[in-house]
Amino acid sequence: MHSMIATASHPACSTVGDTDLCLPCGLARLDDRPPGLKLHRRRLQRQEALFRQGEEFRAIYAVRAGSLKTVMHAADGTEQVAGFHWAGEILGLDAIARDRYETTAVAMEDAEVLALPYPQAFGLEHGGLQALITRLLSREMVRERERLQLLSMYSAESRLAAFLVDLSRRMRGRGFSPVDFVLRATRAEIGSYLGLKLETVSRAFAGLQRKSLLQVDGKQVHLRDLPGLEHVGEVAEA
Amino acid sequence: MHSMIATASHPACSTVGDTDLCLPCGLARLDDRPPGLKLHRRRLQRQEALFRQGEEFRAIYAVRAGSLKTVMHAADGTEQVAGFHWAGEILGLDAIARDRYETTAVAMEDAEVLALPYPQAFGLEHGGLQALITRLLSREMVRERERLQLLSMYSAESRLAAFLVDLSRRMRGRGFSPVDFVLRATRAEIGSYLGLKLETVSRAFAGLQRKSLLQVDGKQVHLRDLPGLEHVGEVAEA
DNA sequence: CGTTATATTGATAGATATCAATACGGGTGG
DNA sequence: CCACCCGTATTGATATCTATCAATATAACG
Repeated sequence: MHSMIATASHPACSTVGDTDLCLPCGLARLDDRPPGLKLHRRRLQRQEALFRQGEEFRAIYAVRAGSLKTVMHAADGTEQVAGFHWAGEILGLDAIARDRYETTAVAMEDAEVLALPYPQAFGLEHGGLQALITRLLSREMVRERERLQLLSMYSAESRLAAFLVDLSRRMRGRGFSPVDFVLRATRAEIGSYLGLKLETVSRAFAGLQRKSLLQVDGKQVHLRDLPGLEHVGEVAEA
Repeated sequence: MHSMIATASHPACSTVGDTDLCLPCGLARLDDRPPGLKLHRRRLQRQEALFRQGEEFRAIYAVRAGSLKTVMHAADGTEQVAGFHWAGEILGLDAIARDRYETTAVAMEDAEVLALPYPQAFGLEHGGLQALITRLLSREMVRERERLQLLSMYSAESRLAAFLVDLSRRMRGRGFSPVDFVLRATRAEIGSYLGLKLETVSRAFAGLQRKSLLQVDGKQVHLRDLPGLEHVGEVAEA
C-alpha cells in the first residue's frame, strides 16, 4: 500500500473555529519560538510506539504527518482505543498529571512528530505556551465528555455516524475531501473506540449504506449525505 | 432530612496519593495567597445553580462544603450527569477552552464554594497556580477517559460497583466512613452518570446485595466487601 | 397528613454481543 | 507472477443484557 501520508507543513487548523487552540498555530504566534525551546523531530514507522503507558513523561508531541492511535490498557488486561490523531493534533497531555503517560501511542502509518520536551515547555515558564496548553487540555476534557455522552446514549449506528462526521471534519480541516476517504483503522479499532464489537461496526456500516447515507467498500468510504449522517436516530433519554 | 453537610475546613485531600493536585493544598503552598488574588466565597441552597452551561466563564470554583452535580445538556435535548463533586474538588475547568461553561453545576444539598475569578487566576500570571491547574486538567482528562472505558466495557453491576468504590475512596479522603454512607444522588442521577436507566441501577444494587457485597436501604449504603466490589465481573474484551 | 417524587420488582421487547461460517485482500515466499 | 496464508470483513443464528412499560411500594416534603 503506497503511503498516502497526510503531510502538513501546516494547512488549515484541524480544529475549525478554534484556531487559537492549535499548538502549531500557537507556537507560530509565540514570538516565533522562545529562546531555549527546542523542538525535536522524530520519525515513526507503521506500528512503532511513540510512548508507552506507564513510561515517564518526557515530552508532549505535535503530529506533523501521518496518523497515530492512543490505546489505554486497563488493569484487568482489557484495552481500548482512546483516540485517533492526525497532523496538527497534540499527544501526551494526559501525562502531565502524574508525570507518566497514561496511554500508549502507536503510529497507524509512517508518521512524523515534533517533540516539546517537558522541562523546557514548563520549567522555562513560557507563559503563553502554558496558557495554550491549559486551553488545549480543557478542550480535550470537554471532548472526552462528549464522547462519553455519545457512548452512553446513542445507538451503534448513531455512534458510527458521529465518528464519520467527526472524521469528515478533520479531513476537510487537513485539506482532503470530506466525503471520500480511506479509513486507517480496522473495524476492531473503530469498535474499540466506539465501545462496540467489530461485527457490530460492520453491521452499522451496512445499515448506514442501506439508508443511502454512505457507501463502503472495506476501508474506502464515501459519505453521500453528511447532514443526514448527523441526524441518525438517537436512542435513549437520560 | 437534617443536612448532614460535609464541611471541610480541609481534612485529608480527596485525592489520595495525589495531594499535589488538590487546589486548596496548592493554594496553601502558594506563599499563602498571592497579592491581588481574591477568593470570593459563595453559599448555595439545595437545587441552586452555581453556573449554567453556555454562560460566560467567570471563575473556577473550589467546593468547601456540601456537594454539587454537573449536568451536560446535548443539542437534541437529552442530558447527562457529568460528575459529582464534594469538598476539596474543583469545578469549571472545562470552561477554559471556549470561555464558557460546558456544563451546569447544581448544588445537591446546601453548599459553599470558593470562587477564583478567571482574569485574576490567569491574567496575573501566578505561575505556580497555572501549573497546578494544568495538572488538575490533565488528571480530569484521564478520569473522563477511565470513566469512558468503564461505560463501554463493563456490565451494569460492574459500573455501579466501580462507582461505589470511587465514592468510598472520596468519603475516606474527606474523613468519613468509607463503608457506610448516604447517597445524595437519586437512582436516576446515578444512572445518568453511569449510562444506565434508573431501574437498571436499582436492579444492580439488588444484585450486589444478593452477592453479599453490600447492603442498601434506599440511599443508605453499607459496603460489606470493598475488595470484592473492585472485582465485580467485567463483561467484554475490546 | 396528604401529595408527589423516588424506588422496587416483574414481564417483555429491543439492541448488541457472542459464536460460527464464509469471503476478501494484501503480503510473502516459492 | 502466482499461490498460499493470515489478518480482516461480512453475514447469519442465537444468547445475553439493558431498556421499556407497568404496577406497586416507599420515602420525602409542603
